[in-house]
Amino acid sequence: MRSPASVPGLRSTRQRAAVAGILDELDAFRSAQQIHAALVARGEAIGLTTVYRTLAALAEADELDTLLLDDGEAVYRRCRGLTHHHHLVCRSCGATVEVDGPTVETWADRIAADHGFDEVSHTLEIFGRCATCRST
Amino acid sequence: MRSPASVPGLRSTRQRAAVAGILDELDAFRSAQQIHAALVARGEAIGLTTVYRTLAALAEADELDTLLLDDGEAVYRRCRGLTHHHHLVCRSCGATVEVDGPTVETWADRIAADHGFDEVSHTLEIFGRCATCRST
DNA sequence: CACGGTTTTGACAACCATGTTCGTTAGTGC
DNA sequence: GCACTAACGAACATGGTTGTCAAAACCGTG
Ligand SMILES: [Zn+2]
Ligand SMILES: [Zn+2]
Ligand SMILES: [Zn+2]
Ligand SMILES: [Zn+2]
Repeated sequence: MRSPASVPGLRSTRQRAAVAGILDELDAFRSAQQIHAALVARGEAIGLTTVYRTLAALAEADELDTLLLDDGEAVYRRCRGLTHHHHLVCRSCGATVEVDGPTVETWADRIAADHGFDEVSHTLEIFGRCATCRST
Repeated sequence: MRSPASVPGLRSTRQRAAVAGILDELDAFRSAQQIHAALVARGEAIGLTTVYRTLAALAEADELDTLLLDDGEAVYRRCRGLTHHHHLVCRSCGATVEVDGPTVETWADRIAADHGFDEVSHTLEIFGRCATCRST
């Protein structure tokens, strides 16, 4: 469990602590709406707008990993790994495993260089159905 | 240049021919709105809804590759390669190179299997700035 | 504590890509 | 041609996300 996110330039408020707190308890990628609903269900008084803003700020500060689902919905997760990595995500429950693919990194950069591209980045995510969801 | 897409079960209309036609001329990924605007500018009478429907149908029939941008917008391209492949895409002009990464494919499947996941799929795209855009 | 300036909040409305409706248009097979 | 039916498209609905802005909370400072 990582210490609560304290992004420089941002005050520490009850709402931001609540969002950071629930993110630390979650292992799966969750959408802003899901996080908001979970907080409200827990009795927290917090607006949806604030959740969106807080998530955006945390993602901006690299405290969160963001994933864009096929339907265009953004989901967030506080990853344990601090360096660049990728994800193996369960399509039905969102459970996530952080994975490393060292060879992919160099491969992608070389492909890009070979074709005269610079300022290279890449996205790589693996989706599937986890063992738990399969046996249900 | 591939022959015009004739998906079984779909009638051949002027509008679908127009969409298929412009896709054959384009090398870059383009959004539904961009394609619609281009057709209108060219003098074609076609509704935005029809463009959306046609693109969805073509993508469904694997005639098109779909890419989801960071901002949630979907872009389409008729790829020459018929088998599974990935893309090196210019962020500013959309110019695209189709790339193969055989080792990535097996790596992704093995990672998933190692963690007990099945029904595995993956997304992998490389983004950068092409030589043309850099020298501008 | 009272005060003033700044940040944060949140109800609400605006956005924007996409989906749906439904009356009209136009392929297709005969 | 004709009838049948898929396809069109303008208008409308949707849903996630972002912008607005007045009110509330925060933070020194006197
Ligand atoms: Zn699962
Ligand atoms: Zn990587
Ligand atoms: Zn370019
Ligand atoms: Zn692949």
